[in-house]
Amino acid sequence: MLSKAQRTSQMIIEKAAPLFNQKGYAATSMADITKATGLTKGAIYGNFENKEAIALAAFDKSVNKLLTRIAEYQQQTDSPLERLLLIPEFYRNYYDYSQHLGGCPILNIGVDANHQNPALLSRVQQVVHKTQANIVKLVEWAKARKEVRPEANSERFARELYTRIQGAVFMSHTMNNHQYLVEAADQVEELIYRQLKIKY
Amino acid sequence: MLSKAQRTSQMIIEKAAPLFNQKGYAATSMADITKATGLTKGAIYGNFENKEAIALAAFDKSVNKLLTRIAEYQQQTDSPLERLLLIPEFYRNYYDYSQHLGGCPILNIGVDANHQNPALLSRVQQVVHKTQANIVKLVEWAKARKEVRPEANSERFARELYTRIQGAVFMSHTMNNHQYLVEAADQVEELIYRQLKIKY
DNA sequence: ATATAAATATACCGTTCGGTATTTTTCATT
DNA sequence: AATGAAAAATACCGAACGGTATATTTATAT
Repeated sequence: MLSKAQRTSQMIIEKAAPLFNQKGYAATSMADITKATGLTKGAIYGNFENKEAIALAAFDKSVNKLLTRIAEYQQQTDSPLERLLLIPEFYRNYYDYSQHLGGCPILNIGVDANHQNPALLSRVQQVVHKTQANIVKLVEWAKARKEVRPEANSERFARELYTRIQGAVFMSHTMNNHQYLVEAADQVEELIYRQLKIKY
Repeated sequence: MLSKAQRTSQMIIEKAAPLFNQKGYAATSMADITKATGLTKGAIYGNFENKEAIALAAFDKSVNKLLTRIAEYQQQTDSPLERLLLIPEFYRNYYDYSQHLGGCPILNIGVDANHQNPALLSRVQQVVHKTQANIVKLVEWAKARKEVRPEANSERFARELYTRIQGAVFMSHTMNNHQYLVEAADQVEELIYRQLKIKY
């Protein structure tokens, strides 16, 4: 069982994460966090060293939620090619899903932390690298199972897939229109067929 | 000729724009702007009503620079199809070009202003709409000149082009790697051929 | 040269910032 | 119920925040 302090820390992270994600690091004040948690500054500084430690933990939490959700979603099939196809399928509804995170943490923190917070930016970069590496693994696994053409460039494919999805995430949130994500999901699905699949 | 005050206002905008673009609205302080301009707060508040007015003028200035540059770049040809092809060509070097703006204003201000500054966000949305409308115009013009298939969906094409480029802008800046933009330029070029061009 | 207005600098306002030392409350163990 | 430790609340710090009133300098027109 979690100690009281551990539970409080988790609660602080849970409430602070969407704040940092929506407003950015500088625009999120400790007063915002006390308001959101119902705690006082003393309680918060008893659980975290400083503001940045909360922001880092909050980002990790948001990303962990997101990646766990995608991983669970992919469990519905054992075929690596079908798992690849589930990625655009997941992001088709990402505009609604990401609302409770306060938007996409990769996009928002990635832009906010750039030139401002090297520690946070590094976390974002690690997540991107890890995600792209997972896509590469799926492609290579699919090659081994003869579901994907052996000459396909998996690294380049992973970059293209991720770039196109993040572009749609940015556009749909900035333009307040989920259509960008819906269309991108269709296009990425087609990309998988056109660039990877053996028979099309 | 510009009055002294007009020249000073322009100088303030010029110096403040990359600050707001890089750091975001909240993280950019008036002290930052006095430091960058060499002026005092009195001088700055003599030329602008408040901080937000500077941010709005700065965004307009950055976008105007960018759009002017692209428009000039497109003057090298009279063919609408070739002008479309010059868009990915322009963004191929955008990672380097956008450095002097403090990064891409559409991406940075779009994310920063979302849920924070409605006036700024609205400006971003207007620029995106206007840019997409220009792409639509080019496609329709190309159709009239029989350079592009008449059944092509110009609106959808404009969204896809813009989304893919902005995705690459985000990725290259976040990952500190211009490769994302280079590859996206190739892919968008191919997209134009595949989706629009009459003979491929 | 002088008067006038425009432009900039200085000094300061109240408020909010992140952070901390201290006191009070809560809770588990006996 | 008493006790001791853990957790949270209170009260406060100096610094920085956006913004302003006023003084001073600079430029322009007569």
